Amino acid sequence: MEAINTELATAPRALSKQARRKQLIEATIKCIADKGLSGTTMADVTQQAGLSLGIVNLHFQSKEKLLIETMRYISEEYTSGLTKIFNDKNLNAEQKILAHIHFDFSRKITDRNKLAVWFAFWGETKSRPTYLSICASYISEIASNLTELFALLKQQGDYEQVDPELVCTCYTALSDGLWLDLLVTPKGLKPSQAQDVAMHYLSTQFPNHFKPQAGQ
Amino acid sequence: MEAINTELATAPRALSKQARRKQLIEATIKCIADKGLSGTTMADVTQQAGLSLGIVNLHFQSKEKLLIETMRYISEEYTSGLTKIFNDKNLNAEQKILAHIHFDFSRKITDRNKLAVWFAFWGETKSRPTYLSICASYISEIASNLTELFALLKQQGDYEQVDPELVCTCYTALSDGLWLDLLVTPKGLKPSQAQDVAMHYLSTQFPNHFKPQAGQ
DNA sequence: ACAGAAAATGAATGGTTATTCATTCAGTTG
DNA sequence: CAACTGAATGAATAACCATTCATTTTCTGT
Repeated sequence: MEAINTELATAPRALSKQARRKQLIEATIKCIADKGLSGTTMADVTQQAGLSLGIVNLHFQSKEKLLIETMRYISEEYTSGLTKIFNDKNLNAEQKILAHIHFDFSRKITDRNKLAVWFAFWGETKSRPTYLSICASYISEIASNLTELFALLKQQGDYEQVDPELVCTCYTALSDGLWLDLLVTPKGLKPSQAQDVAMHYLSTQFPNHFKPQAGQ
Repeated sequence: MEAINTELATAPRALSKQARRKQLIEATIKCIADKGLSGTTMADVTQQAGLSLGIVNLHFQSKEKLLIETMRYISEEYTSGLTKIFNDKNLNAEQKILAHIHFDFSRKITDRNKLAVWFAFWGETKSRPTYLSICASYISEIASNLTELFALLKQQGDYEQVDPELVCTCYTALSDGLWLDLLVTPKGLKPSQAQDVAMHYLSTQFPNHFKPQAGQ
């Protein structure tokens, strides 16, 4: 019962506001993945973070705001990763598309905890317009960037019949669908196989640039 | 205050058990679409159905069971529609695939209320294995039927390089992703356009059988 | 070392909601 | 028409959960 300096028990009191918020958001992601959006309580989140019950209201005012910030956190992680690729001066169009697809199926993005959060929120967009408005801004941003890349490839290669906008819509939907597959049937597709499926589609549109993966 | 025979107020007391359950399930679908899975209460559902508070527990024992039956209802509507197509002796492989795609983007299936329910449940599959087990049974059933159809087409046409299993995975994911698009950005894609996108993909695999839609 | 500021705690509060069940009501049978 | 059956009702109950805030703990500057 003496004052023992237990390594981890010296609670990180001196964490910056920013760091504590991040800690709580990451606990929220874990809880949503484990218990669903409807099953996640304040007690769950704070316990997961190893902190006390009142801490969320201290840092986020309300549960609703915590959820919105969680969605924003995940959205921004995704968008900022892609923006970095789009703006990279050292990559040409073909390399950017490859980097995009690689990013879409990277470990960081296909983490099942995060996928569970994406779909939990998407399942509620119809009833909660706030969630939708967070997505809406980046969806069109990404789409226009990606469409432009496909248009560049069309110019370069011998792709008379390719419609860049259609390819963008199709690739985006395919990618969303593959994520759902990774979330719902984890015993089925592996992330690397999902990436192969996406590559397979791109190779149908730009056969001179992309080859389908070895297969099997 | 007399006993007036108000047309609709003569509550349908004499409905069969089956019919009452269906009525409650359909009210649940509407509520999940309007208020989200987490925001749907027993009071909401019974009010939506125009019945009294206790009725759900009478017919389903608990809210959880009502939700499970709702998911099963939607799953079965989808699977039974497809099974009818797969088993139709009057259709050849090409026609069955066309009927499949047409069904996938029909008004009945792309009803935003039902799409909201699909994604609400998918968002919770990781935390609620029961939801997953309901899906799992039909997912593999449909996939094997669809793969077989693609294999038949491959035999018929000059499609040496086509991998039926890959095409099935890709088509299924694409279709899921397009549904998400229809749910989340209703101002964007229309169901008929979503169908065109799906056709566009199939035409890349089986150009002798399917032509992409007129476009624009 | 000390005072003041800031961060964190968690028991208490109040609102919400699933579930129960005694009662009411409609339909049926003899 | 009277007695019976089972469906339906909704007030009451009990559990749950977000939020509050008085108190405690830690940090910072002097």
